[in-house]
Amino acid sequence: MNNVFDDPRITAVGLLFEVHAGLSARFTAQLEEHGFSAVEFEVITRLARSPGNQLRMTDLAAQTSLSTSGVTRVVDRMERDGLLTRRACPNDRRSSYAVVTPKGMQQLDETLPGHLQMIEQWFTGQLDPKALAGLLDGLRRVRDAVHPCATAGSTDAVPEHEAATGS
Amino acid sequence: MNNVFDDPRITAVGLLFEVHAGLSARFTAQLEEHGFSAVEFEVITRLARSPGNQLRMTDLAAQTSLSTSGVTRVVDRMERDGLLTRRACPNDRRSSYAVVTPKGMQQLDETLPGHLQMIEQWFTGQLDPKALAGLLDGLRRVRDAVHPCATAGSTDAVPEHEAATGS
DNA sequence: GCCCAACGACTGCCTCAGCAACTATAGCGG
DNA sequence: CCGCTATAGTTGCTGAGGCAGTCGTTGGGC
Repeated sequence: MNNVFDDPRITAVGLLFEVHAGLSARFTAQLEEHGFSAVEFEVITRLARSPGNQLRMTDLAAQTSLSTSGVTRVVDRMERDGLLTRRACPNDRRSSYAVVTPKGMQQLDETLPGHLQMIEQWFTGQLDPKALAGLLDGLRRVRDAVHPCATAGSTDAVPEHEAATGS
Repeated sequence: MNNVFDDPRITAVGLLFEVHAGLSARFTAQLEEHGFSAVEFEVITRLARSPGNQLRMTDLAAQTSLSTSGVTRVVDRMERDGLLTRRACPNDRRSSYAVVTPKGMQQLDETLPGHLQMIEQWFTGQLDPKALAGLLDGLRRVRDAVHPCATAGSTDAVPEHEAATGS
């Protein structure tokens, strides 16, 4: 196997992708204990951190990994489950808001502490503060380079510039 | 927004996931120029680095992000496209090997240089060697913790213990 | 005020992938 | 040798999500 597949660049991406996959799996398991899929958690997180716990469908799509049609369907499901509601936009009748319901907020509140604990247990807690800071700094630099137009704006959201993918 | 969503743990995962998403998007774009989907590239890479350019279906599933039925269908498609062939296992008639065809090897060879270049451009090349080493070291420690039973074995594959996810 | 291009949301159709059920084979116990 | 269980691979069914097309709405040009 003394070939191209041992290239350090390959192992580097391999490492990054393995970490992502591993963390995703852990998080997904914990989220589903609380009735969320990964996408649903990302959606409700994005909404909950926005002013009024709401976002227009398009802005929600821009902030998540979904297309607008994907957002339509996720919101469909979550509305059916009572976690979200659609609300007409008063000054643009084309738009509609997705709003987190009290039930949605409650379910999110029940989920978050455990989620933070999972992050601590499997990710941030694995490294001493100095190493973690270095890791995050490296990631930040790669992120800035690869930036897929992150933190896409909404009407007036994105109060801070450090975007954080919920799940 | 002075709430839980500014927790440094949240921003840490957010960063990691954003980097993954960004790199995935770049890689996918380049791979599709050469006729590969991300999964197909992962599959053919895993095969090409294995002895005889082949693996049993089950072992292939273990090394990728796919279930066995998923592997069946990807191999179906790639066989239809002439990149892979199925070969019966001589000493176990339940098993079959997926083997890379010459056409598959050629297409892979045409793809790899550009792929390595993409990695360099968007990931490893963004950091000076010292910072990169630190980043990889941190990732490695998290990987070891979260280890989703990585580097699952095949008949006699996995000659080195540093697993590298292809795409 | 009218027209038309742009935009927001939704729907039809498609592909992909997982789960569970099924078939064929292997290997073990008696 | 017979049967029983485990394993390898495939297939039916399902849900998720993207693309492209549609419909209603908006806003700018005139």
